[in-house]
Amino acid sequence: MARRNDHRPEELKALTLKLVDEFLQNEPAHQLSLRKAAKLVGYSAGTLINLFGSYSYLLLAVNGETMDRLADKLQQAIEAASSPKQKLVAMAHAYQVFALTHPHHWRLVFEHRLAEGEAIPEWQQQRIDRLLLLVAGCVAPIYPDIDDDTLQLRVRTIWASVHGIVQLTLEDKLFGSPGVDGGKLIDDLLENCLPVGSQT
Amino acid sequence: MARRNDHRPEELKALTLKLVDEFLQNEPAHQLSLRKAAKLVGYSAGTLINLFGSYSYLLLAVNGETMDRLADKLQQAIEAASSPKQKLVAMAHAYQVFALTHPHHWRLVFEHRLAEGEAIPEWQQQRIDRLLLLVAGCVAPIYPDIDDDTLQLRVRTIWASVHGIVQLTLEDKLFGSPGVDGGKLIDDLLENCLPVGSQT
DNA sequence: CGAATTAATTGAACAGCGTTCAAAATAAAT
DNA sequence: ATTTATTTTGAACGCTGTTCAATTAATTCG
Repeated sequence: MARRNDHRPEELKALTLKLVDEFLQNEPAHQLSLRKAAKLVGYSAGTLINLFGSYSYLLLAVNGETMDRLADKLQQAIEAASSPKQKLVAMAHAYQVFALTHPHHWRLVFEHRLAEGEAIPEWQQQRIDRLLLLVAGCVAPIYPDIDDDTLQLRVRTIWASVHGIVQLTLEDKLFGSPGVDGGKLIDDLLENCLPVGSQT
Repeated sequence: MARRNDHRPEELKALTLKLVDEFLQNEPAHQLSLRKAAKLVGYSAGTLINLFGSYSYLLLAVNGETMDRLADKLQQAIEAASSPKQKLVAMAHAYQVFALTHPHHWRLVFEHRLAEGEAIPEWQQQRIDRLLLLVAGCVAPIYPDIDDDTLQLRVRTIWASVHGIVQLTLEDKLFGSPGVDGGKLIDDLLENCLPVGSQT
């Protein structure tokens, strides 16, 4: 059952994702290419296309791994904190730490777009939903009395705000003074945005 | 003084930017290329490189125009509103309308990055500062008593939050249900994030 | 005006890109 | 061992941004 380099298809897929992940730890995604990825794993470009469908889908798979690791980090942050508000703050900070620690991974998640014809796989949407569920789990106890629609709105408001802070901090494009501490922005947001400030 | 197509260098530059702008009204930036832009304007690829320095700098010039138009829109929104808080809300909504109306322009501004060696021209930083100044002008009267450092922090917190809402709304990547009304998110943010709620 | 000079423009060439596909190589089944 | 099925490759295609010598056009000067 052994193939050319002792790699069954699923192993080869996992190996590729692992090597690409390592690549992104050092270099931005736009410096990667299908051919470079192929060279990394020791196969030809066509093999990777057969495996993933296209270079675009390969990147999508990388993003899937990234989101899994991100969600794990967020979950850890949640579990380490005690009160709902502390959980939310910890989660936001973990989100930012992740973006700053893995900027190339993080940017790829938000900049990569599928072509017109390509459909979004269901597993990708499931990962997005998992993230929103984590946020909702923190936000809901803070607003025990609001209805579900308002809660969903509030969840998205809060998380999109955190996301914006993280992004603009990472790029420091929109900030004249470089090196702005995004942690302060997050604290400022969460301290003043949440009407319920009883639990610190 | 007339050149090949009656275009002096500055005219040709302006014409190129105009045609690229029109292109982005219909198609995303990643479908543009230096050669396509050259064909649009009726010159060769090399001419555009001589004009702008590189394709990357051409895109940067396009982003400059975009930010000028964006700042104009925001300024109009500010002037149309009366109270400081109304100005801020109007500005945020104008920001979102702009992003939804010119998604390809908007994305290009935030996704385009210069290569390692390329330096950010000063005029680009000036445009960024202009945007932040507009926000600061709205936010400052809302918090008349805070010191300048805290104000600068608050300005960035607010605007980064608005930016995040606009981005995630535009991508609707992070929102399970597509077509989420970003306007509601903005209102939710600004109504609950601003401690001073006297002026509606 | 005509010749010399300067500036603008081009088109071919280069290395790289994602993708396709017939051919070659390998593994599995008969 | 031979056939069948699968995996892998490498050349080819049309595209990309960029460089640069050759060409064309505009300006300057005699």
